[in-house]
Amino acid sequence: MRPQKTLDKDVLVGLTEIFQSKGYEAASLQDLATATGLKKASLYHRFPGGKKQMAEAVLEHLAKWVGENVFQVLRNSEHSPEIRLKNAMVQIKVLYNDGKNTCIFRALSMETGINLFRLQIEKGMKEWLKAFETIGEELELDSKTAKSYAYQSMIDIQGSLILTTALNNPQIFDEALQRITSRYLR
Amino acid sequence: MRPQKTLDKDVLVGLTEIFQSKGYEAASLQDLATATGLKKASLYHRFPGGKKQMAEAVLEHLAKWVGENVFQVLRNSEHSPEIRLKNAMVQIKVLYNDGKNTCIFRALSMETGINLFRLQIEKGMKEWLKAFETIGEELELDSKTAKSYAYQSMIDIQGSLILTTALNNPQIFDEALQRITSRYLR
DNA sequence: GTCTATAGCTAGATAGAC
DNA sequence: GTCTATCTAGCTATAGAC
Repeated sequence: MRPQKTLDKDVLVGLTEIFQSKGYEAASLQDLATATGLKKASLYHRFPGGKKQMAEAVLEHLAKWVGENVFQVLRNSEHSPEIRLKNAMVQIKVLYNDGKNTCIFRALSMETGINLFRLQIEKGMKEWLKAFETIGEELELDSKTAKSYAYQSMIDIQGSLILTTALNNPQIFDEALQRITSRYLR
Repeated sequence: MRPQKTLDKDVLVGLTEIFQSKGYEAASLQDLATATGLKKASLYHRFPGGKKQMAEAVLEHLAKWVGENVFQVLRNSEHSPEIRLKNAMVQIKVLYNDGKNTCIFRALSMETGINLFRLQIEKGMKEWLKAFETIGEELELDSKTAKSYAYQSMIDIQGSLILTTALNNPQIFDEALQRITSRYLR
């Protein structure tokens, strides 16, 4: 059937890299082919829906990674909420490569992207908010505060990623993650 | 010499609209022509440096607007620092159209844009930080706190603009501006 | 200073050999 | 399943009439 399941993952990694760094419209099929090591026609064989389907696959792939490596960590009942929060922060650092990667929601939410992927982006963002809200409640915050902290956490992540890029200073991202943790644990 | 100085501003408004919403690479000359009401060749007459020069003009135009309508307001010695901060926040709401516009730094800081405009973006971001830092000091914050609040303010603005787009909810931007003000004035 | 027309190239996408 | 070759449409940019 499919001779190389391993390659499937490598292809997704290449696609992710391009869409994350360039956004949707600016990512050319040539860029995507080079990054994956496949020729354009081969990409179309795997993704008959073209560039749009490739971006959707990237969104799914990252949603799966975040589900397993962030949300799952936040829910892991073997540890206290404090430990779970800290562990999740480590994973978030990995996800964004210490602040050197941009968020896929940001990359795909310029004009054309937001029109194509509005539902996925909105759904994904709400899952992040819900995950932070839940850990907040488990840390004994009242529900209004838990909601507010969840929004502030996502704003800190997204905003610090922008500043990190603009000022070429990953320390900003690091400090933002620290601030999020401190807010919950003080 | 130049028969229509008024039009110059309209052209900049059109260019700004496109680069803000689509970013650099995804903004086509056709988009820019349509938005300005000029034909492509006419745009090249005004901007012999092509698309790059058009984006630079947008960055300068917005830097000028921000200088006059945000930074100047923050420095206006006729009012108390508290009033100046509140007035500046109103202007920031105007700049980002109540959260419905994206920031030009964000729009131009994806892959190709950041390579072309790194200096302008970094300079602009530092000016914003400096302006917030100064008003913080005038509000009697110690210099370390003033610096920290400046970063948090910019992170709140940038992050809340991302969430506002992703969730299609301008209230998030409004609340972020409110949070910035409250942090300084509590 | 603005336009029409067009050059030269790259875009996304497809056909068909292997 | 991957490739070379190719289609059409769109891209940035320029030439030259008015």
